[in-house]
Amino acid sequence: MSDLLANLNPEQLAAVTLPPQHALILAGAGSGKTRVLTTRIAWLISTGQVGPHGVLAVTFTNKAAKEMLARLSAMLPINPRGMWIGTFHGLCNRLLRAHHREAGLPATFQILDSADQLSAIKRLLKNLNVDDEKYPPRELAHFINAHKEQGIRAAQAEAYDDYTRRRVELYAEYEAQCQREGVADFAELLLRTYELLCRNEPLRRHYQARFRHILVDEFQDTNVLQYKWLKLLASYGDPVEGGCIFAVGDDDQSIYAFRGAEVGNMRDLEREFKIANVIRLEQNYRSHGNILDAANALIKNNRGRLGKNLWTDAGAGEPIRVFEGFSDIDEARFAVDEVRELIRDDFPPTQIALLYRSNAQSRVLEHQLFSAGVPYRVHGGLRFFDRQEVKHALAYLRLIANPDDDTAFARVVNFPTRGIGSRSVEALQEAAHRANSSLYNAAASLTGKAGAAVGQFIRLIETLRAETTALVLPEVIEHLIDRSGLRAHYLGEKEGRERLENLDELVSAATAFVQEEEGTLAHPEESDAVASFLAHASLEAGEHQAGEGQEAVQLMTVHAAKGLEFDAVFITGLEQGLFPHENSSQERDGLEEERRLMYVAVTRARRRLYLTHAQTRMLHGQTRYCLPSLFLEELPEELLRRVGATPSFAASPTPAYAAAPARQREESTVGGFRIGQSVQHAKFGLGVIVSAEGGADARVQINFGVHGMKWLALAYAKLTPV
DNA sequence: CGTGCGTCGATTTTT
DNA sequence: TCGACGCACG
Repeated sequence: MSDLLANLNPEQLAAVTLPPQHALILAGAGSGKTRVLTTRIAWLISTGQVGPHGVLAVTFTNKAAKEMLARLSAMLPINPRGMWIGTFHGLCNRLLRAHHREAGLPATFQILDSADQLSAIKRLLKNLNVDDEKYPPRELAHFINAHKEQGIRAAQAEAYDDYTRRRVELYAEYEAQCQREGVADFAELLLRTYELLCRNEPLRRHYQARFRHILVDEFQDTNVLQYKWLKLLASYGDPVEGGCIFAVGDDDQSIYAFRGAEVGNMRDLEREFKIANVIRLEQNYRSHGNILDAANALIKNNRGRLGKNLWTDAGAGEPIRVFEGFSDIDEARFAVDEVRELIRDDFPPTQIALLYRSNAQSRVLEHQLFSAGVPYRVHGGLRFFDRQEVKHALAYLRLIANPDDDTAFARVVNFPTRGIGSRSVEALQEAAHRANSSLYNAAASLTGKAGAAVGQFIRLIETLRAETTALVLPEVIEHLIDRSGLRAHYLGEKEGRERLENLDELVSAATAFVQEEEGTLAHPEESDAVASFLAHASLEAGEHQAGEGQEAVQLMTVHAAKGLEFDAVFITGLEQGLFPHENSSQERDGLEEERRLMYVAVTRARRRLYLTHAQTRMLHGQTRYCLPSLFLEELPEELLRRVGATPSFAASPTPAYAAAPARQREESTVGGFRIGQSVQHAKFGLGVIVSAEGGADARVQINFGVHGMKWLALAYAKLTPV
């Protein structure tokens, strides 16, 4: 046990060895957060304060849960499987499988991922003859999810206008449809579990008594419902004594408000659970001093922080390099030149990251990397279980397990094509709607040619079910792929080879899954291999790309970089309107969230940090003239070193401008102003003309940086050329 | 039923 | 500019 606590700094040690009480740990970037979390669990168990049985550890991603489990296995001699460690959704799934009857769900309920949910909503709107122009399915999905994430059912939803009243009705219809089909979307997993525990006192008491220690990772990312869920399990406001909450988080790294995260939960936790001393982990083991100084200086501009200052004993290190390019291409070229230099200097390519605010920015970078022959890997994009061929195969599996799963039915009823067109499907949907039954059950009532074709499909499914009852999961999937016609279909497709490989990969994934399950036979409630594999597929979307590019430079959004670290980091596109993004100015505390995002980006770097921006950028097919990001100005100049040439538009027409086609130059001169020119405005200050319209009421669009983008009429606006 | 063209729109994303 | 999606045609 002394090993366990060795090499912990005083704050880490204090956090790990806290007596049983509610705790909030403010863990800065690179401060050993995961180590504290796992060591805390190991310490609690090895000192006999709690058995593995009494531990509940919650994370947001499967990756984080796996990492925790792996570290615990290394620390403890016991099998950490006895503990409940997982994502909110994974743990809720586990609870709902175990108590599906009490929760009002079929034993084999399916989980709808976002795409499934969207198609379920589209189907619903069609059935109810709702105009999907007026009620866009995406918007409706967001409306429903946002309510569920606040813990609000359709029956409790408030509506003060007709439009919202209708959306609440549709929310109720959606709930009914899901119930009928025996499916649950992501938010439903949480809400259903929450309601189950609220309603069912014996069950609630059971779990409250069981989980003596509830540990939460990335607490700043919790939404309203997740916090309610935690409070319920910890017996907040209950007369009974509940377990202790040990929440670890960093308000400065809260970057998911757009998907419902409530940073305010941290303060609420502190207040409601009467946490007297919040422990701060401020010693950083990742970055050199200059990088941390820059991060600290930046984040100081945010208000209402819990407060924290990162420090290191690693020394100041190199200055932060700042580069200004003429154009996005110029910027990318610089970054790639530097990347090659770094690789020559023995930086491993995987330790070099190119970060950007939005995915569209990766194109220029990729182009330059490709031209230079530098291997790279782009994070994000399609994940394994999101691939259409995989979803098709799983839809067959779902239909066999649960014929009422209309989402799965609609997906494969005519894939591969078997003569069941949209007209037949519509007829079937209508019949099902009339009979208030599933598509599968309504199939028998269809007559004529359509009826015959659909009947044949039903028989195919019945046959598949009969043929696979005696098989183990991987064999079942293999069989389905062959006999459903999927394999034949992709064999005949020119782009089909990769898809076939993915189908084979799916069989392998099932094999691995079954083996894994066998090691953990402790869960009889998960003994249905098909159901648990399907849940696994929905809850864990899998890797973006399989093991590709071992020696590749890493490209990703700043969001995707959270939690990662690299020797060298490039933060690109540091321009007003891009980073901070212009849309953020419309959002409540939008700029502060952008600043936290920048803070996350900066703190990814260990040794070297580049901040780059461009004067012009191709955006939506148009050249945009950009001002440097406000965030660059917020960094102390003494930490920075400007590298490369820094030309200015104000001085003279820049090469980028001069290189623009003559037509564009002519068009862009309006009332003595031209695009790219810097101007001064009495109220908005310094700006750059981004575009212009001539004619009688000539006006120009000006990027005023912090003050945003404005269209100003030349007849009225007082603009001074700079 | 599949293909081709035109329109529209365009942060960030995990489960 | 690029892509995704919806509708018209063969």
